[in-house]
Amino acid sequence: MGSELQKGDIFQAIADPTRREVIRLLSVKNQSIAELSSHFEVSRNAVVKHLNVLTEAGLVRGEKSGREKIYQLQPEPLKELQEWLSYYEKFWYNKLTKLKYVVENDTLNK
Amino acid sequence: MGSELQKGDIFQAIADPTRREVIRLLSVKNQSIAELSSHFEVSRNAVVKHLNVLTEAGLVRGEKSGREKIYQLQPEPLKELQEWLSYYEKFWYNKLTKLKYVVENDTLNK
DNA sequence: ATTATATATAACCTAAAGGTGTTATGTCAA
DNA sequence: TTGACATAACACCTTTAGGTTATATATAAT
Repeated sequence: MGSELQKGDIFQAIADPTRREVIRLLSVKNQSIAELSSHFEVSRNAVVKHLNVLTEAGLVRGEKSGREKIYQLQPEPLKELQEWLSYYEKFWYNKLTKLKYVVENDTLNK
Repeated sequence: MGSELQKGDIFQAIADPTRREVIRLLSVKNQSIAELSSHFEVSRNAVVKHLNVLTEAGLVRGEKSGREKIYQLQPEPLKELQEWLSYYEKFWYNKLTKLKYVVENDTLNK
């Protein structure tokens, strides 16, 4: 049993390949549910569920327009991901940089 | 039923908060399974399972040393994440940059 | 008014994720 | 060589993620 179920977590949201594809599609152009669904093999309802997950993570926003609901990308939450990543960049920059980091911070243990 | 079950996927690997904490701990210093486990509430077996997932994603590497198994961070796969992210950076850089991008690429549709 | 279209809502199914406990097996220390 | 320690290997459990189908509601078009 997971201690804390984190709804709306960005890491969770982008974990699914279908959701990443939704994000990509919306980065190209705003689309209705129907139009989005046309790009996938899975059912429209499945796509809607993914859209709900993305909405809870703040990554997309749907706006009703007549009988359609148009979704648009909301990229801000990705900043959190970038911040998380930035901490690790120093490790792979290149071997020299890494060595420098290790020496400076005495991270070579045991 | 997901069409392609992607084992070893990096996005999947970092989706779990416990695994992210393992990554962080290993970024500070290499540790045995026992030492790693001491930082979590969950059982040692649970931690081992997370380590297996991380190993399959190429994010950590465990080396036997006597009766212990010492794990170390293997940050290279995070590059894939950064590449994925870099595509979206243009969207949030700042509103002016975003506007510039939209104008240049005619991404304002409908 | 009637029909077609787009989305919403709900019930349900299955596999996998994350967790547990128990029992080997290998290694170090007395 | 015996006991303690670290990990490995299993078997098992429960919840949730991702998917389905069916039915209802709202809007658009004829």
